[in-house]
Amino acid sequence: MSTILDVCKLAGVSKATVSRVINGTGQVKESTRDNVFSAMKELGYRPNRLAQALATNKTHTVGLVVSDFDGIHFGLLLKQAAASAELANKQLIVTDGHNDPAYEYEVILQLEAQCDAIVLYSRTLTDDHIQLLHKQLTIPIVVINRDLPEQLFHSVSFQQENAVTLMMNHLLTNGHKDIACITGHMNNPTGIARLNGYKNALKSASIPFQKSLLKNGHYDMKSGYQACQSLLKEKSNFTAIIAFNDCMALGALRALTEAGINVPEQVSIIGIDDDPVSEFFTPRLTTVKLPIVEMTKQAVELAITLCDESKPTHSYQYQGELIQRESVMPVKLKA
Amino acid sequence: MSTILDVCKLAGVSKATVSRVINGTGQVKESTRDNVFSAMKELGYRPNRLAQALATNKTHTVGLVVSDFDGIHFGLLLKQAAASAELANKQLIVTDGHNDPAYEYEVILQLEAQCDAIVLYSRTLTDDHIQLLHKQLTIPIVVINRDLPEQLFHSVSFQQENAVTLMMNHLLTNGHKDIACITGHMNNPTGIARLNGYKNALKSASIPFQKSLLKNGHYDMKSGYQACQSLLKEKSNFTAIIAFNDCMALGALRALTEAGINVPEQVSIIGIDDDPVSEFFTPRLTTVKLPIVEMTKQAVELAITLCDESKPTHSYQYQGELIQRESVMPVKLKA
DNA sequence: CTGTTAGCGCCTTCAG
DNA sequence: CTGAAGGCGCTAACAG
Repeated sequence: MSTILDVCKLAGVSKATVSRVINGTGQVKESTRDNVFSAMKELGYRPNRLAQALATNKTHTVGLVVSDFDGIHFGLLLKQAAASAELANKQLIVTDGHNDPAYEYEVILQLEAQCDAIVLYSRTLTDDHIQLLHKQLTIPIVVINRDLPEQLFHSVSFQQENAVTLMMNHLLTNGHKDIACITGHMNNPTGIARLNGYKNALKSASIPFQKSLLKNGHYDMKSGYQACQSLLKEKSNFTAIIAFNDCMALGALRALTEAGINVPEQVSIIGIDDDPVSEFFTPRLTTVKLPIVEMTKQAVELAITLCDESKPTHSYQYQGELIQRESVMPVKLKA
Repeated sequence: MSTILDVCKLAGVSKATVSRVINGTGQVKESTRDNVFSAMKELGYRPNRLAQALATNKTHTVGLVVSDFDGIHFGLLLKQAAASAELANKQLIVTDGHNDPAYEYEVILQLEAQCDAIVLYSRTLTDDHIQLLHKQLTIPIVVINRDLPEQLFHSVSFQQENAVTLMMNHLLTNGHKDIACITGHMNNPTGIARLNGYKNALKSASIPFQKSLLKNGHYDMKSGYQACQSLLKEKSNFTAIIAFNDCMALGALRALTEAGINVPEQVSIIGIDDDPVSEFFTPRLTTVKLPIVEMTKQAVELAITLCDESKPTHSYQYQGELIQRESVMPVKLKA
């Protein structure tokens, strides 16, 4: 790997001049610029970004931290983040926190010297942790999926409870009253908000909440499958299932299918996310779209803006949207 | 962000001493070490990794480059890579090449100063490009999924053709002769090797290759769906479909289901990957497992080893394994 | 227009 | 056991 000095020698100029042509700063005579360029090309020279960063205190990279590399919206999120970053000519450095809050916290602090801004999509850190981070960090941080009443940091959030309300209303409108619910982890704001959505919708419809219809899942297909099986084993009475994401809804669908129960004729199912796979199952899954791509775009673009200029903290809010497909139908009246 | 100088002042020692306690090198009196530590803690000091890297020419990070963030095995690969890296106390920096060979090439070169080793999972770069890279790079590179006859670089590969042979034999054993094939991109070694597997299996069974039974896909569900629809529209005669990955197989399954064709009673389907979603479809998809997790582990661990010591290039080979589920059954004789 | 001179934050001989 | 000094590769005033 050749350095700037090699270029200097070959082109017969000083470091300053080479630096000028690298960065397009200052005035350089065209002939010497050409000289420098050809020297660079001949050597296959590439400026060392670490050295550049150290000298300028600018890394031109944004850090993306997720709690886990198999999180729910992981793929779409990364893809969009990469696209947005490249568009702005920024490097993207991606890290996961192994689902461990302490580790994740440390990772973010470590990143401080390596990025100009951070985008965080955490499901392990508490709101308090995030606030602490925000104060401690000298670089801006944009938080996805956290929605604090006071706007203490930049955030891009999704109205979780409202999304569940949408789902419930769709079911209620179709005459369902016995609605089972497969939740996600209940140790973070997302799970809690969604559960509130479920309970409040029930309350609004004057339907008593039944603990036996509530099952815990972990956002993956298998846990949706298992949750549904336990619902079945307990012979609970339900005409519909709402799951806190599409994967679990799909897992439940599988369990129902195995048990010889028809969806949606006998039981309706609705999920949330609009996962790309959802429309390839039979029946095609009805769901509420979570605009993760748009949210990611917003977050990364905001982070990139914040690399160069500061802005007052603001919360960008997104909402769900019902996508009607084939897994929900009006409840059949019992004979 | 405090620097080493701040610690020096607070602890009343020189940079050298602080550096020693940071790195645990050299001898430091216990009392002064404690002093330094408490100064660091008080300041919330964290060594600047960029500066460390510049000074030592060691980054303690390995770079992972994939062609695209929605590549096939993307999630599992990242998750395992992150786990392996953390285990070895290395940072992982992940980048994608936006499916553009030139961009990807450039990205890798750029990474040279930022990592101690690179793991590459490319589907856009040619073997020649990779060789060129290997020669140009001063850091080691481990290539996943390329298998050159001569071992010109470190690689972890999968016997693509053999995997397809497994799939075909399973179908042939079940009496299928009219076997449609949904391929992936044909501009890279993987696609070519797999197609060879298909054609050679046909030849071994003395079944003529029919161009009309061959459809191109792009490894996603939608393209599998479309390929199957076009097969159907052309009224091709087939009793089985082999797809070059599970996603496309699942897309084809959907197309068949929509057309009122029973799987596997009327048409058998087999995929490759053993994608986690495959066993949640109905029928559960028969497939050949591609051990991407094991391969990734091998590749990253190798890369980490190469950070500190050089080794002669070697190719680690992996094979597929048939996973029989429910989407294949013996062909029915025509009435 | 170009070169000289200091750093960026850290590590690492080499003396003491 | 500790400090002073130089350097990693690059940028950024400041002269000229």
